[in-house]
Amino acid sequence: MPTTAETRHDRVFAALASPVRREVLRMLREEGPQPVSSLAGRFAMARPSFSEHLRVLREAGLVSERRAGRQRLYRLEPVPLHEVQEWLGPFERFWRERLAGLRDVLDRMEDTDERDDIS
Amino acid sequence: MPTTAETRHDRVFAALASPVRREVLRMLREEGPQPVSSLAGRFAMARPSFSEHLRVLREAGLVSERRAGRQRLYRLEPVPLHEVQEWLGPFERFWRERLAGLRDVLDRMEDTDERDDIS
DNA sequence: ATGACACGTAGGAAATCTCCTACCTATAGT
DNA sequence: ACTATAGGTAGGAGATTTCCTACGTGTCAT
Repeated sequence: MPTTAETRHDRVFAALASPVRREVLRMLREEGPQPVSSLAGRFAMARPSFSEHLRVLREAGLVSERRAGRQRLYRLEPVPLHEVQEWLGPFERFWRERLAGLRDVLDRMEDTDERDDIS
Repeated sequence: MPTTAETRHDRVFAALASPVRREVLRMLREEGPQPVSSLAGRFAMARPSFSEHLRVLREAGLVSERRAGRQRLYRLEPVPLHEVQEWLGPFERFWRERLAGLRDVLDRMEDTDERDDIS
């Protein structure tokens, strides 16, 4: 059973659907590769639970692990998030139109308010 | 209990972690607002199961529903996907560097290959 | 009013997720 | 070799997800 793009998207989006895992990604982005203990420190959770979150991120390809002595350095991997952005691409034109439309409506409402204020 | 941005991201990403629901979003983007039967036709699934998927999309704010006679027109809503793109923003610079780095490595490998071919 | 249609809710089974405690493995320092 | 440290796996409880069948609600047509 090959890993289809569909399945990879499933895994990536599911991995992103947890504040803990999103925070891990943010830390790796802002502070660079880190060992598990450094990442885990921020979360009030037993270690094995945190290990499980790392496993989900690993299996989604969002992070990779490099062994260094008895530590394991986790590093952010760019490809899956880039694929998310590409998935988002076709929706961008759509929401530009809709949000522009909304902005027009709000602009007209402001105009009306101003006229109300003046009159 | 207010709905934090964190919680909204949870719901949106969880909603996107299903091929059925992503396909619904694609249909609404490409074919515009549609009644449930039109959307459900493509899926080999009992109606109530499909209704459940629509509920998940609704509660994530990804779609909205408008009643029209005995049909309900579902429409794609732009805001949550736009928020996903904004969430992705800070990662973009990061992966540009990493992917550029990878491209450099590949370029150097190709150069080496060429030299090998020539020599 | 009555039947048909569009769509939803109720409730339940099986799978999956997220947390836990207990235990295992590998490396580093003495 | 022995102990401590870093981080994982095993297994289980409770909540959630995803599907189902059965049934309810509102709207249209006759």
